[in-house]
Amino acid sequence: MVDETTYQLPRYRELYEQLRRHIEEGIYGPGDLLPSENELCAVNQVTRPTVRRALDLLANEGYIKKHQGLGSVVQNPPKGIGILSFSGTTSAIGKDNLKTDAIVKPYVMPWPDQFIFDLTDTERESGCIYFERIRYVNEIPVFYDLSYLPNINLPRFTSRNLNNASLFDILREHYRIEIKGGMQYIEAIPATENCQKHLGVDPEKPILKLQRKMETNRLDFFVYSILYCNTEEHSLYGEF
Amino acid sequence: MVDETTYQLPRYRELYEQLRRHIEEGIYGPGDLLPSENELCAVNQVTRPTVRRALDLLANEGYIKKHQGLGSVVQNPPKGIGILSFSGTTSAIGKDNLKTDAIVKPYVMPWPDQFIFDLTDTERESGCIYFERIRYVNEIPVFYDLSYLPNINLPRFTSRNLNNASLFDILREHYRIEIKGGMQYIEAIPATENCQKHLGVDPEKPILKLQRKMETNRLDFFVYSILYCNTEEHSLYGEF
DNA sequence: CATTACGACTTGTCATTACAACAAATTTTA
DNA sequence: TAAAATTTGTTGTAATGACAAGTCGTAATG
Repeated sequence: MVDETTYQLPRYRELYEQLRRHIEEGIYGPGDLLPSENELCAVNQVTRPTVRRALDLLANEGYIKKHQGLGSVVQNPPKGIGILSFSGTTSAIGKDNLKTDAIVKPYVMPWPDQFIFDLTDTERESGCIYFERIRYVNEIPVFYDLSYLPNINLPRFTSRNLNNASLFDILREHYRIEIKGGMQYIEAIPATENCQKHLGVDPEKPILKLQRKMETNRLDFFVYSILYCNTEEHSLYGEF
Repeated sequence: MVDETTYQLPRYRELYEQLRRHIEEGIYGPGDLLPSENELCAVNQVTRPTVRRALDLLANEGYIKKHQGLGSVVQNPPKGIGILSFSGTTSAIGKDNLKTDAIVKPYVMPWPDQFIFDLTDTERESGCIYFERIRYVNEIPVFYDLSYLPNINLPRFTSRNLNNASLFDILREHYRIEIKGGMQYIEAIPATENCQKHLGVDPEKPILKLQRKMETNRLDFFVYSILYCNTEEHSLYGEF
């Protein structure tokens, strides 16, 4: 069986990707007005609802602000790491500055006791694939990431190389699993022993802890992760 | 001039509020399917685009999950405080459990040096209205909130009573200012002196710091706030 | 009995049209 | 000259119609 990664993206998604690229490449700079919705319709041969869906995506991620009667204004790129939006950590920082190190390779184990999220019987019975990664921003360890996947229909996953590869990309390309969204709990905690070791911080150093449950296009297939962030140099940002 | 607070909510917003009430009142319980989009169209005398906008709002706030081919499934209410979504802190917890204490009453002062957000010349020149509040959840102080409003066109604001009143409600009812969205930076820090005093925590206790810039329906009018959260008992949650 | 195929129903995408609400520039008016 | 009204262009809301894609139960099939 071939990978067959030629998904047909919806048109509003294509337009979104195109506009996002244009903004990131500086073709539209901060403060600029995007072409009006009607212009975008004419240029791209689509109708306004399609254009508006694309613009809504851009607005939700903070690339633009829409103003009735005025237009869509391109925003300044934010200073922090946009890990709170649906796109993965990788795209939030830019691949150049991000290195990933799989310090614990994926292996199958039972789910932890007192797992914060509720598990279905199917998930509980099949156990989980577990691995740990550290993510470096500009050579400095910022994220310490524990991942939990249900051990269902993921052939050869435990032998894959996760270094410098986005987990989301692997799931999409090899297993046709797309992350659609999710929810997360956020709290501030003192650095645990592992945090001290892997993030190189002192005990009692405040650490941001994110516990996430992500949905996929497979019904009843969720990806879980616990993220410890050292926010001293890089704060996180999000839209709301 | 009279207050004239009779806004005409758009129909998708009305439908959203209605469905949200139904979910919160338990008319639709976790795991239940909402009526199909076509049914909602027929019952409420609107068309599918309108219904879908309402459902999208519910989905973005985690009340439902939509599944193609299946329907809209009502979700379990999350355990944390949903402060990361666009609805204000008040509605995120439920007014019964939330008490607000204005420990520093609003007064006019110049903007702080090194304010984290960029200010326009107009904002900078007119100074800011500043006040501090503590928010209690179940009688325990959880939020320590510093607010900054530009001192533009807000008559009598400094003499208003902010105790047990939502800032957003006051802005909407008396000044016709609606919060439309915003962005925030999140980091974990050791408890500052004021945090220790007002949140009743030890030094070096990890505290969640949120710095927020909120947009309104007034072009170029923003509301700023710095929120310190003790997440030991109540972690924050959000959708993404 | 197990498997497959089909149909009914659901949400997802997209084109089309119309009008309302708002911002900014222009023109008119005082 | 300055203020008010108008015009133009923009995004916001909404109705309508059509088809694609996914889920699930049921009937046909082997």
